[in-house]
Amino acid sequence: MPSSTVENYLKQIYLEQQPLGGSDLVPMGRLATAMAVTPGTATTMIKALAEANLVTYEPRTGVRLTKAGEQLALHVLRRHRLVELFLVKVLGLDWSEVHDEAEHLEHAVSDKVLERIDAYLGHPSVDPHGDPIPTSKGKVTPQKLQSLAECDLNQPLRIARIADQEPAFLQFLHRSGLIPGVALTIQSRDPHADSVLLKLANKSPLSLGTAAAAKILVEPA
Amino acid sequence: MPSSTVENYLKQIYLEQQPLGGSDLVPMGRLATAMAVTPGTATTMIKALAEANLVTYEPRTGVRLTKAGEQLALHVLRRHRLVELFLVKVLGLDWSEVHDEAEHLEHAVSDKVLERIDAYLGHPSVDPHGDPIPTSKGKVTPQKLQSLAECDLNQPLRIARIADQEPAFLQFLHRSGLIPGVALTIQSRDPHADSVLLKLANKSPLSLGTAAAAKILVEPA
DNA sequence: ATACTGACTTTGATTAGTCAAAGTCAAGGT
DNA sequence: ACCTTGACTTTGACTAATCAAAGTCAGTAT
Repeated sequence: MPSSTVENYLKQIYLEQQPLGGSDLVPMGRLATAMAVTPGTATTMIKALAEANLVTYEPRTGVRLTKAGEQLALHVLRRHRLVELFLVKVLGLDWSEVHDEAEHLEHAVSDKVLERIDAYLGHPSVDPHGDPIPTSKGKVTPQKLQSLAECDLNQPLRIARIADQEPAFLQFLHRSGLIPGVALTIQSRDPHADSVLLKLANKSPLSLGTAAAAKILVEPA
Repeated sequence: MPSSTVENYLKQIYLEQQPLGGSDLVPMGRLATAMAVTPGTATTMIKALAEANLVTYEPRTGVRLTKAGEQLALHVLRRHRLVELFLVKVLGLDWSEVHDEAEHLEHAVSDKVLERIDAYLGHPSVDPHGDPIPTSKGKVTPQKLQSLAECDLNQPLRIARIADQEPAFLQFLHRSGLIPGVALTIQSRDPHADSVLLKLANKSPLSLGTAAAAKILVEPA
């Protein structure tokens, strides 16, 4: 069995690999920062993972998951996201605090318990943040979502996913009513002011910076 | 925060200390066996725990929890037993398999999640095996139970607790209907044959060896 | 071309937890 | 009293994961 450290590295490589457009190399510096370790530590670890055929490693260039590494990463992600949803739906924890809890529990939950949780929740497809939950076979249905920073104006939209786990940011979104499932339209976008003006039903217009808007993913309503 | 290894040592010392009648010294050999480590490993660990004032250590004699060590042990035990009950009651896992699951989860559950579980279960006082659940303040209400190997004949009794976690043994008990809450009487006891003859309502008499009978704790019905 | 810079790798050391094997102690038998 | 035995402790070594600091490389700027 892989240690929880190994699981965390694989998960992180997967997460870093996604926004880079699929199967690109993740630079070591980026990984080291994400894992909050010194670059040397990441190098050592990655060499070990390469030895175990979980990643391919090109020195001074970066790292990429192998098929085996990706399957393991997706399994960890499945545990993480099912646990998050379980904590919210069953134990009533707050949206904003479950990420850190799940960070620990994802390494302690057995397959047996995980499948019970999955069944109890009715085989859900997304977690409380809208992140897709991989299947037990390691498949993720690709979402084709746009962020509020890039999609068209005046179209009926629905929030599908929040691409950030910061408790403070999530709490702000909750206070503002910007949670997955909510309908809205973009009234205007001002590149100079670096801001987006939103309109939610029964609410006064709300202005968001581009950086924040980019973390809110939507689909046509 | 104590590592899960430290938590396991403290929990084990507590469990070994109980049958020895309260606050006796636990011999190092016994502890090493229970922890499945070599004697030298246990010695090293215990010296570190003594340094941290979690145990008092008398070389070549044994080890005993301090107040601080006992509080920590009870906190771990609370997590373990609440998790066990949660797995049985909510996720429908089998009585016999939850011990090993809880062994991992007890180190990953935060106080916040634990108290939610406690509330969800209605602040229970015993786990699925009848083991008492310490309060969040680290108090255990002492049970005054007798085992089937020692209590009176022909008295109406009720099973209160099973003092063993072996899955195979627990599965046998389940098949035989010997689970906490069940009423029975002892028909006879034969010291030479090393056996006890039980009578459950609506069942034919059942014979048990003394070693097994000693693990079944009962109270007057 | 040469040197600078920033990103990455190597090296040496540290901590937690462990084992194997050698050493030590205390208790009991002769 | 002495020796044996079994229980415990000490020692030396190992693995996983980490950091600090020194070393190296590749690309950019002069």
